[in-house]
Amino acid sequence: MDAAFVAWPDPSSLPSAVGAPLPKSFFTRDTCQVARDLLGKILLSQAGGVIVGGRIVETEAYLGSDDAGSHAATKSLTKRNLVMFGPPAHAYVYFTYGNHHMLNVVTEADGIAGAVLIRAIEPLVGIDEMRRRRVGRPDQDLTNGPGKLAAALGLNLSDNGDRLGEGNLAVYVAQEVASEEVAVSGRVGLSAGHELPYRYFLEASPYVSKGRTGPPKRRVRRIGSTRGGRK
DNA sequence: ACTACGATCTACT
DNA sequence: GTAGATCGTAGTG
Repeated sequence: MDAAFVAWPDPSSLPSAVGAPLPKSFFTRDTCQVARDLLGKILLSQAGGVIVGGRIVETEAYLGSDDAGSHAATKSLTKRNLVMFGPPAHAYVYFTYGNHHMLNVVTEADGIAGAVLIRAIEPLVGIDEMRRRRVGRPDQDLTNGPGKLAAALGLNLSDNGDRLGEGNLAVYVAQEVASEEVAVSGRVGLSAGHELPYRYFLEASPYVSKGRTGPPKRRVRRIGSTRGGRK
């Protein structure tokens, strides 16, 4: 629909590098295009009552049924991937590996699955608060990975499904990045679909994650595990 | 009800 | 280089 995008937080309280909030139409596009164009934009969180965030330097596109690496690959709606099929400009937050939250932004028109995983940002706003949430880490390690990023922004499952600009999260226009600065590679950590060139990052940024692309190491099976065995 | 395993990260070797 | 953490989800029975 055409309702005006709701700005959050009050732009006058932000650094001058931060422009207007991205309109919903920005996200109602091809997922790879959105992933590319999110580079350089400003992501902010007010989770926990403090505004923190920074400049997006690394993203990954996750598509629908054609993408084996996507939560929406099965095409069936489940409780988890429901948000990916919903309206654009919403946050898709999920939990994995027993430890980490992941932040995605939903793309494509309502009913079409798509999301962009935000993998890394360059810290700009509320750095002290992010240091508090990531005790003992050098600034370079505050947000250079999706799990670290979600921790530094104070995100959890309660942020899942929130419309950008209405919950704890918002994304803002900033200085455009030149195409020469952008590199593309396979996605990180996938057992399927890792060969697709859906990872976008600013090659020169020291805040990009150290994640390797390509197939993950063969995961050792839990043979003979007593997990759930004896009582 | 039960179980395998994951869009990761850290700490050790 | 790799094992372990630790819990939500999905697939199966």
